[in-house]
Amino acid sequence: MPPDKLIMTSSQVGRGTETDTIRPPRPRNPCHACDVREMSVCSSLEPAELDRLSAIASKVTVDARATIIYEGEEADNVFNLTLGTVRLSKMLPDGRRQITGFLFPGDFLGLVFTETYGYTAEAVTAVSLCRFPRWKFEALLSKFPHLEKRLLSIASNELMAAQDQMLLLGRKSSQEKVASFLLMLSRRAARHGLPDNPIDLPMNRADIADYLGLTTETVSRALKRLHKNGLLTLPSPSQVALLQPEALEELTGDDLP
Amino acid sequence: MPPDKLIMTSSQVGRGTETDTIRPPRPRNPCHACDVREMSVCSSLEPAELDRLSAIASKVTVDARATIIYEGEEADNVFNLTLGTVRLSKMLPDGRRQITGFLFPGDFLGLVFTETYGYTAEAVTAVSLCRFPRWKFEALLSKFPHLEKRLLSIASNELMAAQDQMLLLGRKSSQEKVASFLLMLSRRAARHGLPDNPIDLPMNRADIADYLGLTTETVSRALKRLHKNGLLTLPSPSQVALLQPEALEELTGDDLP
DNA sequence: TTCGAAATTTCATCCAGATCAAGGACTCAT
DNA sequence: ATGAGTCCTTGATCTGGATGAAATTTCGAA
Repeated sequence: MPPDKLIMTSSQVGRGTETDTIRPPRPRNPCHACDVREMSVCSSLEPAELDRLSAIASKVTVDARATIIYEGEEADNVFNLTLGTVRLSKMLPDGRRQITGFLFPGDFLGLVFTETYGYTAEAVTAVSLCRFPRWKFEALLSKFPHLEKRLLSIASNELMAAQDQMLLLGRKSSQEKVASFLLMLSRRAARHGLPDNPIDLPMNRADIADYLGLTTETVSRALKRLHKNGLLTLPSPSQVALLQPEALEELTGDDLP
Repeated sequence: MPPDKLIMTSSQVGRGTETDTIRPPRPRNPCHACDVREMSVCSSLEPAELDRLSAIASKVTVDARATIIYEGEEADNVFNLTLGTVRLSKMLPDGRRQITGFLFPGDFLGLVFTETYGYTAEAVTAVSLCRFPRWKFEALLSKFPHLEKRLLSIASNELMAAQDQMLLLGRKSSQEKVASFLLMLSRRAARHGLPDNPIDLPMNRADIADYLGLTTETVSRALKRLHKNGLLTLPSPSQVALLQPEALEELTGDDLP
């Protein structure tokens, strides 16, 4: 079924032949130096547990636009995203597509309790992931209660985000959808310690449209209108400067937080 | 904020003064006789664990149209629905509403890892629930790995359902939405061993509309059209007989399962 | 630097579903 | 039974966002 199967470059984690010479804070395995560890599922682990997890991980890199997992394919692996942006999507047989989420570094991907994946995951930019064979991961899950609780908390938060997105898709105007989207990206960047004002849009207009239940034309028009009203500028098509974030909040239709 | 706070009739479970006289299959506590146990979170528990859970449960009944939990309210309890239908919803300040899900007997309600509930839950019909104080429930969660794994699996399945709903809200036509909704109800009823063909609609048209991102008028017109095309009949406004379920499948826009 | 394909924006038109406005049909309390 | 209120349906009209088509802009590769 997969038209051109993903080719991943992969190497075992925790077995690198490192050439650094400084002694003192020598990490036992690369996970200790991982910059997204604190915001990922790994933050719940003790050092010893982290070593066990590291032992079953492979580092994987994926080119922009390649597919990471296919909807309906056997769910053999789970992943932790360490670099880049991933989009999750579902398609109808006639080609209509809904993007159900964007993943950023630190996000967890692929956990299901069914035989097969329920959505497709594709690399929006070049991407790095830690890959874990599902059965090994689930074995560790049973041994590390912290890990299981953390995943439950992650799943619960994703469920809340999904409910927000249903409200957006079912009841917001195109203007409100785009305003909500921009603020979501800005807040997320801030939470990750990244520049949150001239915000970066790693995905193209078609992706944004399919995430918001709109067309590219409507996304473009909504951005133009926000620009005309002095709320933002577009230094480039993939960069948005928010001139009046507070005014943008008003336009999301949401309660102010 | 809550205009008229819910009044629940409540009584401790597991302390009833039962008057039955037959000896042999005497259940130690009412949970053993619960008819939704097998499809609820409780199915993951050993008899001894079930007793522990039962000890912290209160049986609660709620009138139709009463509110069970308020969005933004402190999340002090979790619930297991044993009877009736519940709707979960989110509102925008101007009153637009999105129903994010309907719950049926066996469904779990209220699990969050935030201070407050993220949605409102209201009784569509008269409802019975098992209520658990959240802190006590979370304490048991840490002790019973089965329970935690079961909740993770439930959360993961809910997430998949949420993604299906995003596809519906963002990309399906009104016809496809209504067809999908009817089949969802029918399948659910079948899974619960209930009559799945003349299906029962416990919720009104406004609820259906707010679940599908439509208006009541559009729901009504979509039903009329399906009726005109010989796919269903409406013996009463709250009953739908599916005359050609297979043809209805075709109209959902989905892959055939 | 220039070229060419792809992405984005812009413009004109259309239509599915919303809105506005009555009618009917249940339902339940009297 | 009866009537009043609610819920549901039907009809007429409007409109936000889709569709179709084409200009621009962007950006990587030669």
